[in-house]
Amino acid sequence: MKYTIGQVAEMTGLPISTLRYYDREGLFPNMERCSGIRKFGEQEIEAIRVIECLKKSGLEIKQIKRFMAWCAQGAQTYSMRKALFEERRAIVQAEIERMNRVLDMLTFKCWYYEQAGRDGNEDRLRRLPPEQMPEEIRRAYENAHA
Amino acid sequence: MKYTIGQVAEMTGLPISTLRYYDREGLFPNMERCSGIRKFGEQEIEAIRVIECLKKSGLEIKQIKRFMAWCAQGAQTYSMRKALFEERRAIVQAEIERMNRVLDMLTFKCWYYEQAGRDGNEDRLRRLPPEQMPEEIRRAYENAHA
DNA sequence: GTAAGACATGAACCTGGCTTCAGGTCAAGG
DNA sequence: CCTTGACCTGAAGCCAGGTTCATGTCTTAC
Repeated sequence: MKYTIGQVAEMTGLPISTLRYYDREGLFPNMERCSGIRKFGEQEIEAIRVIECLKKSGLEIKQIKRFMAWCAQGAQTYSMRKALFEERRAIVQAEIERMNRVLDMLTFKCWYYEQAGRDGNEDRLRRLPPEQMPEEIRRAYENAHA
Repeated sequence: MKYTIGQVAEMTGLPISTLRYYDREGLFPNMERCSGIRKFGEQEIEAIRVIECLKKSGLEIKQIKRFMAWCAQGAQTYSMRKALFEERRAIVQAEIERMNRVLDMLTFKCWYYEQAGRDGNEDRLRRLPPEQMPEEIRRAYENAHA
């Protein structure tokens, strides 16, 4: 089953301009064309999923292009592709940990301003040592400031 | 305790140019100066932590500036600050969920290329229905493609 | 046959978040 | 004194990742 760029934009939610940009950057090295018109196949649809995934892992377009070139080269690049995914997995794991610390900071701040609004000022809060904060908030505070 | 820009750069790991840029953008509305030289106090150090946190939550510098202006305005802005942190918390929570799906995709791909390398080709893998994948991998695969 | 709508292209433009540059002030040390 | 090093400024530059623009081609519908 082959799709036009408009259909793919519809399916994926990506703007047409972005899909063309990706193509320009070499992210679909095997894409067919029919008298100039791009024909997206299953391979390209899966490529889009992988692009989204690698982008969120922090990889740049140029390096995603390199990966797509590996895919086009066949079996001799399996180990490089595997190594790339392993690297990205470690990076994403670390990023999730950082995001959890951000979340704890935000949780703490939500509580803080809740209290400040109640008190009408920050005097009590400024003098409050972590030991006297509610259990859950102290945990968040300490994790966020670690 | 007051610090110079160089000390703060040292302490936080941020380049001096970035700290000056933040100042230029109005992120330290109350910072003191001593004959032109910036004097970073506890307030600014905490502001830097908050900036990092809000940036990772996806907030733009302009909006962080607006938040810092609220802080400078005192007690009447507590509820706006609280609302901002609540909004960012929800966004970060959603982002962590997305990152977990990215992680599952990466885990699946690691397994996939491990197998492909072993087999020497992708023939078996391409025909493999999710039900026959190892439990953990199937979970990752299904979560990633949901 | 002609107008609309989806597709195509290359080049220029935009945005956010820094970074670099050219040039200047000031305090301390040799 | 004069050099070094840390600070200052405004303006310009840079990069990634798209987006927009001016034009043009093809198909289909009236």
